[in-house]
Amino acid sequence: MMQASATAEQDAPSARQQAVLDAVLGLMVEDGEQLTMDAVARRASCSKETLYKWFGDRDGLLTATVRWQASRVHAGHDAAQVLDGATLRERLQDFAVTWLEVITGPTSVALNRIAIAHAGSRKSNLGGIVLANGRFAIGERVKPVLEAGRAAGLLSFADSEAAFRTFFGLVGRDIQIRLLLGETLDLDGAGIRRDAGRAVEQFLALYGRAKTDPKHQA
Amino acid sequence: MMQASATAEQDAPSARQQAVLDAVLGLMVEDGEQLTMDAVARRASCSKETLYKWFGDRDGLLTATVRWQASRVHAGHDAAQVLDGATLRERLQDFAVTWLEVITGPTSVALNRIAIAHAGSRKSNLGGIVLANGRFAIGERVKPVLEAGRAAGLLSFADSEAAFRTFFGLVGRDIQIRLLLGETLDLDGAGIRRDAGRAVEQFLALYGRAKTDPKHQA
DNA sequence: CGCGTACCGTACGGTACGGTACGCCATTCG
DNA sequence: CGAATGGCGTACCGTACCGTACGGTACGCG
Repeated sequence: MMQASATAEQDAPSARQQAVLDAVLGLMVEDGEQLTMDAVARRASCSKETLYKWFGDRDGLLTATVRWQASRVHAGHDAAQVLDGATLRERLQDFAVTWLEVITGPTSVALNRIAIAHAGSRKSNLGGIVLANGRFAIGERVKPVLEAGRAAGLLSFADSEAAFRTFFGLVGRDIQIRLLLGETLDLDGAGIRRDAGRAVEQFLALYGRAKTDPKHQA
Repeated sequence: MMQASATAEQDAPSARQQAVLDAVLGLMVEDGEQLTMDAVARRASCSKETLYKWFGDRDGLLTATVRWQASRVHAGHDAAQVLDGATLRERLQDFAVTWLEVITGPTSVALNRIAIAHAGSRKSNLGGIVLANGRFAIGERVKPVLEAGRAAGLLSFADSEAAFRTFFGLVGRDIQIRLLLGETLDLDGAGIRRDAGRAVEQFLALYGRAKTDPKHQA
């Protein structure tokens, strides 16, 4: 026994379980309402009893879904410790584009809606999980880049956390809250790249030191 | 007949109705869950029948509540059309402080949670109302100031909407999403003023033209 | 073959909640 | 003073949905 719960600990869910979680994500995106256990079972072609055996209860299912989605977002190259101005700009641009793509994606919007709705009550902090895998995860990946930029004499700041938060604000602006509140603003890839480029230039204008060479720009 | 609905149109709610709406706000803040019609009736010491007579249905009650809260936020001086650097900075600082106070307030957090949760489904766009009275209302009040600053030669930008969105991002950064997702970060008045000041300085560094005189700063 | 296991489909119980109906009191007006 | 109106409290109905129970099927294993 004790084969239950992709909830209890982070035993990676089996393929079948992943299919169930994808069904949950699909339902979330299609219609945030009627995210009912019956609907999930129907969509995933499994029985409710199985859902309860695997995930414990509704919150367990939602938590597992959030974790599952989070696990597939984390991809991305890591530290190139020597930076020149061009690569710094490029790295920041990459982060900005990735972040904008994530938060404008329908899955992210649906998931954040669920997590925010549940953040009001106690129990099962989906909000904490989303924050840890979203805002804070990107922060932990960006800050080393900023610090490398500072070490290379390209950036100037005292607190990397504060610098990152400014970067975050310049990139996201009002986009996420507008999407969460139901506005349908469609950013295509080109628009995202343009937005990201503007944010990076503004960030470098604020924190850049001398030679950041604002040339290649779309 | 036809005496219903502070919902249908924006006939200002009566004093008693305002008390009911305040009860709704209180429940929202205390516990986002159990925002049930029974709870509202109990809290407001009125009968459910009265609630339905006045507001039609649950969505009507929520909509009226959102409007009610929005109506008490709109205060604030308007245009002083001649600007020097100091007053421009001061005006922007005021906007930033006001905005931060609003979004960090428990009422705003609770209200945005409700609106976001409902934005997933169709019908009754609380999200639209919140956006119109929040993000867009502040935008319509800031943009004239920016344009006046440009007319006075203090600022330089092509698109006032784009400039405002940058300002919005510099002020809000990650604060709203973190609060919505359940993090409890407490900003006191001093912290808000400091944050607002930093945002204003950054904005002026990006869009200011020559003589903006960054002197008085906390 | 017989048994256990895992799972699907579905039916069922319990409950919470939106919305309605009704009895009663208080105030107001003819 | 009698009638009407407005609103409070409460009982009630229907439904949606969480969680569970149960029958049926496929598969592996002794």
